[in-house]
Amino acid sequence: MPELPEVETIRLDLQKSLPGLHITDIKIVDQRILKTNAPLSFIKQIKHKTFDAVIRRGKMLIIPFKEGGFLLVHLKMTGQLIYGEKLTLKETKIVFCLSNGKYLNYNDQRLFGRLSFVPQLQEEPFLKMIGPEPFTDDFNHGWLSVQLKKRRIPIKTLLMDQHFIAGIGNIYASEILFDAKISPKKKSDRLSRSEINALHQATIRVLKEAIRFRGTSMRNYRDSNGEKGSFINRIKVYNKENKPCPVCSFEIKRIVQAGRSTFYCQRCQQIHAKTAKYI
DNA sequence: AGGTCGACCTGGCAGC
DNA sequence: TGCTGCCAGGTCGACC
Repeated sequence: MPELPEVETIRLDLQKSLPGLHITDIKIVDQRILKTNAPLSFIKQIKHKTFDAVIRRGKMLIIPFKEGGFLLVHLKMTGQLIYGEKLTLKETKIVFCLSNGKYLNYNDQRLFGRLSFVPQLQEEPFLKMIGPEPFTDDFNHGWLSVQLKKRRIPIKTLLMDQHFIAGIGNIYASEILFDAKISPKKKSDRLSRSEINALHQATIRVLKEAIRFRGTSMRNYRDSNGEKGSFINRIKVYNKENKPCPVCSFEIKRIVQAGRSTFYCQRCQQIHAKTAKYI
């Protein structure tokens, strides 16, 4: 569930706490969380190292060390990175003991998430393939027009493709398309100029608003303080099957695309809607 | 080559 | 009550 806004919320908080602290000890409760490193090697490589910053790329957190190398954290579905007092839960898989007496816990109910230490970032496959960040100049109307024309898959499926654009998952893909008044079923190469414009604006608007409200907590997402995000109260269509559309009161529909639930308003997001309303 | 789908996991919940 | 089986969704790799 953590998508760009949730990971960015965690990043902003950890950026205030972690830099300057060093790791005094590490406890690996479940080694399946380690992606490419053997447990002993992982511990040896990062013990006594000092956090330098907290960076985000798409849904991945990148934590460089002053002494060199990087801790990569991908929360996938149920991962949590909790900073604070010692609080070990059943879901706690890795514990970092810090030089100020506090702890950084990696929790993960479903064990989908992955941590790894890498000496450098250049060869990291995920970072090599990932598309542009939605808040950078690389993501602009011209680029979007060209890229959309290359693809024929439904726009909802494309929005979730990390090769295409970084950070959008199932929740925000539905919310962005609702905001842009575009049918999730519309093929990427069939979007009109005004729809591309609406999509560009909606992507930035929805993601920024979600960060402002500290993300969306459906089930498992928590920020680095263990708190839920409040954007759930501003969600318009996701997980709202059979509920009235907040704009037109028409029933919100759920369909499955590429094996994932999509939620949309059939009236506001008609395929042939000529005019998209943007604010 | 482009697109789709199952595997990886666990817990919550509906249905019987 | 308690069991079974489905569902949640990010990413990778297998398959069509």
